[in-house]
Amino acid sequence: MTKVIVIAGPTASGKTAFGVEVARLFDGEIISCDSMQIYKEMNIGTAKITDEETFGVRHYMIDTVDPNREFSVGEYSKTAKSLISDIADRGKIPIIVGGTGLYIDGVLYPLTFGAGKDESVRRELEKECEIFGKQHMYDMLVKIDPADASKIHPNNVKRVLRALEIYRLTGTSKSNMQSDAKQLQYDCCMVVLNPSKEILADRISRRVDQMFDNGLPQEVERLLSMGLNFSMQSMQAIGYKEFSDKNADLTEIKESIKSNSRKYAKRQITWFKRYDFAKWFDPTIQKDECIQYIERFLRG
RNA sequence: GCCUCGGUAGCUCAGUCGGUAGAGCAGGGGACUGAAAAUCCCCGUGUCGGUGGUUCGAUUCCGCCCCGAGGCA
Repeated sequence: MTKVIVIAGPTASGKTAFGVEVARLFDGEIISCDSMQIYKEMNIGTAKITDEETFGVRHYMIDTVDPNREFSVGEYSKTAKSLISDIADRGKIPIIVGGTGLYIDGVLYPLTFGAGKDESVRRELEKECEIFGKQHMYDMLVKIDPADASKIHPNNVKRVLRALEIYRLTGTSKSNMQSDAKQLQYDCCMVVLNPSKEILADRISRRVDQMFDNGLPQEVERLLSMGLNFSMQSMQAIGYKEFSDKNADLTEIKESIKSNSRKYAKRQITWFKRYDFAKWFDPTIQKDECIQYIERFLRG
């Protein structure tokens, strides 16, 4: 089984710099696992790595998608998996670095639902939902797949519609195809960088201040002038969507970005708890320990 | 000095015609298979400024005191 290192952690936990350090120590290459850094033109607000910061380490899946396009786990999964093979074939260590939990799942496990997204089916379902209401859509799912419906809250429209979408595309319900969903595809060593809550909040705050000093409002202006709008997937990113509030001044926007980032960090941490094989480290005091842990994995 | 209004959750405030209180925000916990930085769910005990009084019972009514805002001198 191919050996893979995964470096996860909430925003501002120091994944980027740590990933580069690990890559240099063990001759690795980095596959970014981030649903927003994948977009071109969005640099400041996504805290994308700069050329100098890479120290020559090769990075993939950053800056590769036009921000007017919709990207998805499916595409991510496919590309990332082939990159892992390529990197390993060249005798280097593939290192997945990022905070998008779903994408991590998309690489480490198979995607078993056999149905990508289908714009026309999705639009159809959205229209039906508009007319008949979310409860009606949920009731429909209950009839098709009661087991799956019981796991989704009726208010969670996106998830309800996605389940219906899968059924319409494949003729089978989700519950009928989850058999091998949890089979790890690689021999992987996963570390979660988890600084204390206070330190993380402080780092988020400083980082957002820095983004404004680096010209985040101008970056947003430029994206808008390129024809992007706030309903697009890319512009839903924290650091961008907050500018859609026309009643807010820059100070309020900044505070809102900080607040949303803190909440996001919390959601990320909740997600990472599902990986019972992952090892957690406080990067402010256990960095060396973490590196030793990775080294032992590579030797073993 | 006098008058008026306020002092209730970390913040902004609501409320109790007397039976010890609740919203928003903040915060916390959780879910998650092609939108995921998205989407969704759950969580509110706090000397109701202090102190006396009336009352079976006061955060609520009354007196006094303290603090803040405004007005009159």
